Amino acid sequence: MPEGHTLHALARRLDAAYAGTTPQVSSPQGKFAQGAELLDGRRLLEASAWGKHLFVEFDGDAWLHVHLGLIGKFDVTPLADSVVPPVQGQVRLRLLTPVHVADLRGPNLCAVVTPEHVQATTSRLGPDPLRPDPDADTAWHKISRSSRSIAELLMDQAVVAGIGNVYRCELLYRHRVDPFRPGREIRPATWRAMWDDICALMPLGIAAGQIVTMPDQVEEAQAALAAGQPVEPGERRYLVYRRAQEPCRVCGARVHTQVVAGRNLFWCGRCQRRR
DNA sequence: TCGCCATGTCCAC
DNA sequence: TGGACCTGGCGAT
Repeated sequence: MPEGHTLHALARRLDAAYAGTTPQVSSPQGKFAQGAELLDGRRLLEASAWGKHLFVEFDGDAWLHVHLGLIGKFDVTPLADSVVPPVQGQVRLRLLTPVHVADLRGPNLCAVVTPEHVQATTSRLGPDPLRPDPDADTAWHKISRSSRSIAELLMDQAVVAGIGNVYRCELLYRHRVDPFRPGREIRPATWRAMWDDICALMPLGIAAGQIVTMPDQVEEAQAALAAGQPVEPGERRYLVYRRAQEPCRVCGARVHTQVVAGRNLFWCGRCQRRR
């Protein structure tokens, strides 16, 4: 269930489990047999994410590029007594060491690529709020010159990398922004507040293992993080996402839904009216 | 048991 | 802009 926070959490798990190891790489399903052969026997150096893209660097300038798409999963599991679990279902890629197994299923993309390809891919992506020192101005430059709606712009990975449909809906609601307002009509201060907010929310998503946007849950998660405590996932609740026809939590008006940029947008027609 | 939907993206028309 | 692709969960039947 991947927006950017999922990929960053995954990169961290892979990095912790595999960096510096030489995993056996296989493709039980067979669809990635050639790629697996290329990577098998190489040392894994580092796993990282940019937006919704996962990159795993192996020695010899070989990179694994994975995009989970809508339904992909990459499970990393510690092994008990080096007992290797049998392959279940369609496993595109398996990384195996004496202590960990990681199974990739249903990805949109799984390929062995060159450093140049990695560079080309990341250079097409907008700033990622979860990477160190993301450049908010690059995103603002695109938004402030665009006649496309802010709801479309937020889904464009070349504008901001890592935001998906849930963060889009929730972020717009948190700032009471009309989703249909053109980018060029968004006030700089509004964008700055949204950007700062998404930069604060996404790390909570990593820590909790799920998207956290409800004010009470945000507060709890931030307190836990500040205290160095683990963040409990808690009940999955959203402000507007997938709440069509339900009352707005603030004003009681019905939550609307409409397909925008190919995905179901949810918003409150009263709280997010154009101002 | 079936069909639909989903936190995504690409490509053909 | 609509369809294809990949898999799992859930409500309807």
